Amino acid sequence: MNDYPKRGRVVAIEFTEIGKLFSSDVRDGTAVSIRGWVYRIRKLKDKVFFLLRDSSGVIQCVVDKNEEGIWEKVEPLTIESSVTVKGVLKYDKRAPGGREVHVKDIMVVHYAEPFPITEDAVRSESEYLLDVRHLWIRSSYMTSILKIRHTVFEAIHEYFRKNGFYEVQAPMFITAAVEGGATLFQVDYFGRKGVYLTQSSQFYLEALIYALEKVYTIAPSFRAEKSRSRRHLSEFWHAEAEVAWYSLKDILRIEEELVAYIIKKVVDEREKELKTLGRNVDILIKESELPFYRITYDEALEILKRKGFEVEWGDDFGADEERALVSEFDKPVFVIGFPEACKAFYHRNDPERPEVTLSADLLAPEGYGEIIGGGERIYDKDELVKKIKRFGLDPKDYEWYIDLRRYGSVPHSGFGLGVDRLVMWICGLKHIRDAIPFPRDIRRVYP
RNA sequence: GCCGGGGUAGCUCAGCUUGGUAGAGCGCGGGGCUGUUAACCCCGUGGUCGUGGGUUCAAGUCCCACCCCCGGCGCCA
Repeated sequence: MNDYPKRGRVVAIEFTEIGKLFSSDVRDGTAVSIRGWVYRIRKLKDKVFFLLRDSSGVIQCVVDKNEEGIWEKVEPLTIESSVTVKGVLKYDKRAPGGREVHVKDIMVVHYAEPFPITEDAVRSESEYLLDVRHLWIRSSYMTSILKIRHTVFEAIHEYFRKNGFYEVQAPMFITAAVEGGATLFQVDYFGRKGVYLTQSSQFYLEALIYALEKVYTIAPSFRAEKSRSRRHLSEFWHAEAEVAWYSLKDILRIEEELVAYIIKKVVDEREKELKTLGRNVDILIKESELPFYRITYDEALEILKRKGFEVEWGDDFGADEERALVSEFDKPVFVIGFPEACKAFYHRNDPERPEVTLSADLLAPEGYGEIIGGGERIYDKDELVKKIKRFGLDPKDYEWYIDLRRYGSVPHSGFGLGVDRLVMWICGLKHIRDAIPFPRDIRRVYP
């Protein structure tokens, strides 16, 4: 059936990336070898047109019935069959993209079974695409997102490394909560109770600053929130940083520089992919100009009251409030100084105004929501223990974390960036599930 | 967890109000077509109508229970 050799070595032929066939120095009439997957086929009486896709692009291939030994192989081709093609590149206005390959030889590596994803499923943005996610990731839509995501991760590493941060790794198996017990995934750790998947690497980063001062990590975080929103995953990628000696003000500068750096790199290197996704690049550029806006929690309350919301001091913002607030700004906005009860216990209270914390959330524009949470951490042992108790938690669960405040404790600050949410915003996606190849949420752990 | 929507062919959906032998498009198979662009034209293929029970001469359609999925809220990054 297939004429790819089952035994022996793959013949060493140089293959050209399909994307490169569209560059200006590839002349009409050039002999080319390409390989990839059949993307579309149109069979006529005397000709077969098929679009061939590889990771770099798509080009039309043409087979004439007169081509002996080729026609018989091409006629039974199916969508997603894998082939290698030798042919001649021709400029032709009739071809998509203005160029095509006239096939002189073809080897079918695998005749694909009928591909289950149809145009109907694509256009309806069907749930089915999540069931066959292992196949749907081949689409130009998912491929564009994955390339942008790749560049986002690259930019994060670049920014931190250029700015003197050490990359570190924290464990995924942990024994204590960061936020609260209800959102932990319990695991069977050799039959031992009280072992969970991590919700955040923050506490470990706080330990590591005493060795390396400026640290960051990119790692998954796991949260068992029974959330049904378009902005939540139960397994998400978290870029976290922690810096010794830094104040809230210092860490906000890092946060906005990081976000702006990532967007600039994506705009510079992934314009084609952004356009495939229909993302307005000019808006993105405008949205990433520094500095970002900074408002206090109190100012945010004023804005909301002016817009007719019934909010009282001490309330956290709901989705409606957050949307209304963000709509006032054309760039990301930091909301600084949340009341103590709105934030986790480890946030340091403002010594000059103890009812608020030295914390800040970064809200993305266009309703993409909170992408960063961070601030100063409590570095005094007694202050920390008191606050743990005030929050109804047991200091015994946080022994090693409290221990950090016993040996040369210093002021420090840090933050956590939701990478998938950032990708969602940059790509302009409707759902966070599309920001990651294999999403995990309350309902889905397959494929 | 709460509120709303949904489950019918491999995929996308109509049919349900007003019960009477299950439909379309896409896909797939066959045929046609002198360059196709989500190709097009003709023919064919394809179903425990989410599960269980009830009403009825008769249930995809009406009633009850349950399961699963989607969206919004809450929660967060």
